[in-house]
Amino acid sequence: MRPFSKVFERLKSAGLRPTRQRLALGKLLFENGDRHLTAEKLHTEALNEEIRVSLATVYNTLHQFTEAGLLREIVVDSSRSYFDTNTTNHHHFFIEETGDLHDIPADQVNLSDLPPAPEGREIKRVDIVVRV
Amino acid sequence: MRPFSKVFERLKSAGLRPTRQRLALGKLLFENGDRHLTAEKLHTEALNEEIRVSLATVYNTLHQFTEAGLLREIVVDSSRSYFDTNTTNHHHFFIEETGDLHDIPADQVNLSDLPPAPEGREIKRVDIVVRV
DNA sequence: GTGTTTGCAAAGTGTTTGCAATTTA
DNA sequence: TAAATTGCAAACACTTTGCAAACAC
Repeated sequence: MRPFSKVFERLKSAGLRPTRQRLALGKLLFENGDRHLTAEKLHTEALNEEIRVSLATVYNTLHQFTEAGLLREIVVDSSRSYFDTNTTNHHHFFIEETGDLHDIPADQVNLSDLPPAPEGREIKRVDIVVRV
Repeated sequence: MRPFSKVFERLKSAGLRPTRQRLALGKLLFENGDRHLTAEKLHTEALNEEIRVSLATVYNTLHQFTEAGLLREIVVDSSRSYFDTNTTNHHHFFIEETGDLHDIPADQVNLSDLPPAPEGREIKRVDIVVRV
């Protein structure tokens, strides 16, 4: 494994030790364009690439990456968690039949006139899910 | 139990037999304004009102009501299902800390310029969740 | 070496299911 | 009485956790 790959640097600057598992999962996640993955899917993908990693580590890693701001968790299905490698402001098409997600760039929707947040709260995020 | 309550009629016209459990759950759901409930919360509420009903029946009932169009399922939390007694087009504030939902009437937001659905699909629903 | 990370297996949580007993029409 | 519904307990799917062994620095 090249010691100074993009992913290596990315982990270091996020304060995460670039372990074998994190590097391998990071490469799958970040070197293949924008991706939307469940833990199970990422685990399967890793095993297919001969990367030995346990499902528990995949879960831990996804959460650590999310906390570090490298991933974003998307809620579209009440029985599964999706993680999105695109952490910028954007929205989603959710294809219910297949469980696939497609990005909708924030500048392709026009949302305005949102009422103010309930007393004493502030808006953390606005998620638009278009079910198709 | 009054034989011709609103709920009784509502169940009948939805093609659901007005059993003791469905009537009792229906009253809790529909005679207290707009509500957002999880199965667990509704079950607890029922037991507090001395309504003997099993959690399995609460789940079955929520799904039957949803299929019949009396409820709508809301996805905001990847570990719990919420059911909303307001089945008209509207959106939500989600208070992450407490797990509470508040309605945002559809006419209080302005959403336009949505890109077209992916090839061969049509938009079933647009959900806006404002996390606060 | 020391503290962090990993893998495993076990436990946890919310939800669904099979089936006998009960209820409704 | 026939068909639908219920309750229970077991099964399920996904996720988290405790802890000893392995690894990174």
